[in-house]
Amino acid sequence: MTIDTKERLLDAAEKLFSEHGVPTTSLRAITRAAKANLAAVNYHFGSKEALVQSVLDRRLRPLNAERIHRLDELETAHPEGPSVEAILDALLAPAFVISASSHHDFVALVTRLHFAQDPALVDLLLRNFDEVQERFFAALNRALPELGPRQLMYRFHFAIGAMAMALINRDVLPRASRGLIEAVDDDNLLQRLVNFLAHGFRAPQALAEVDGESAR
Amino acid sequence: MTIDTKERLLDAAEKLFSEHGVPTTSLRAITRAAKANLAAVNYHFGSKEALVQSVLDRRLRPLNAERIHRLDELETAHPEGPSVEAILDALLAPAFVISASSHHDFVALVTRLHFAQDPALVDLLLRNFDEVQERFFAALNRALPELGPRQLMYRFHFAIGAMAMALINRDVLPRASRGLIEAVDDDNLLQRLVNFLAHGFRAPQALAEVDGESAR
DNA sequence: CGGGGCTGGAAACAATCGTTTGAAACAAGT
DNA sequence: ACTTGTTTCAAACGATTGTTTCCAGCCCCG
Repeated sequence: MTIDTKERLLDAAEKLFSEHGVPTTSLRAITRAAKANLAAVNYHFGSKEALVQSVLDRRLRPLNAERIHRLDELETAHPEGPSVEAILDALLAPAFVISASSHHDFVALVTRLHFAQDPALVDLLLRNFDEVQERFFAALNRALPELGPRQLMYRFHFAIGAMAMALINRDVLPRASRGLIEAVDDDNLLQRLVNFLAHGFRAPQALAEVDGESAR
Repeated sequence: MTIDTKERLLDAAEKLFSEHGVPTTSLRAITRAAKANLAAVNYHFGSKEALVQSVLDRRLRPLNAERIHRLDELETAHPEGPSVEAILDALLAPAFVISASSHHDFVALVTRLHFAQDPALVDLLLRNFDEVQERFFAALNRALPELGPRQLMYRFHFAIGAMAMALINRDVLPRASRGLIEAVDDDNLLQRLVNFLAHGFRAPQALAEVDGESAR
């Protein structure tokens, strides 16, 4: 083993967390998989929760950096404001790239954490996502000024939910579609999703919605 | 306590499961909340997993029955085939009705289970959803024949994801929107979601998608 | 050569988990 | 009133959890 224990622990934890969930994977399973001692986790990270944070940080930081980088490039290339499709692609594509790489476990982990019950985990996730959300929300607001911030915020979260589902579709779709979709091509899936969401974002406001929007 | 122990256990379990997650809530916490003895769960249900199944069945059965009932009425009222909006409303509205009722906890529980890691739980959920999916998939396929079954299946799952996110928005949105959305009006939320999704479903296929669709 | 700081390892810590046991308490039927 | 079947109870089961302790090994610097 040329890599050191700390990284082996992170790799094993990432794998096991995403396969079986955070609360149900024991430190013993992690250290066994990492060929390390049981005490190694508490020695290197301090606690199990700190290990979870490290696992997330390691990949979430470059992922979100890539998202913002793509948006930056987009906005300098189109000073008048990029299209909805381009913005969504900048937001979603980096996640699909990671998903297609060997760390496809990790995306499932983060996706599930979006819906986790533990407030500490959700907060950790949201804190990591704050800057990304602000930037992309502003970009979408510029591309769709007729919607208003509240309507846009709702649709933004619908989109996050659809993305989350798409990212674990690889696991669920073959079973849920009863064989209609046997293998998922990531590039194709991303384009389908972006296309679907872009048309949702551009939907004109229904009557009942406008009421809710103007109220207050 | 006029209601019997079995129901008190179901109520307490539903509440605690959705607040803290299935694996992290102990039988001791459940029986304590239900003012029952620790052994009561294993006596009435046999095991913890059987308790989970009972908790889900109790509300999932009438929920899905209502969905199918609405679709039935819709299809007899519009023999030529109901609109995409109407179909989506029949699928989503019952979930929002339950969410608006006192059983909001339960919806959050099911939503999170959609993304659970435990294959047994996911399978239990999908088994409960099979008939609903088949009926609504067929209805949508009739309303959008130009899409083809594969494209429709993808979009169907995107929609499920967006619905899942919308259903737990009540918990997450105030925090995630940084105060922009302080309280969520369920009726309004449902209409926003249906409108968003309907336009997504009607999106024309992008070039890259058609390739993937025609291939094979 | 020899100590001091970092890393690894075996064992034990207290706490909690789901489940089981055996007897007490209750209800209802004959 | 006595028996039968169902429900509740306190207590304990073995297993597993996250964490801590203590010691052996290591490398590096003095």
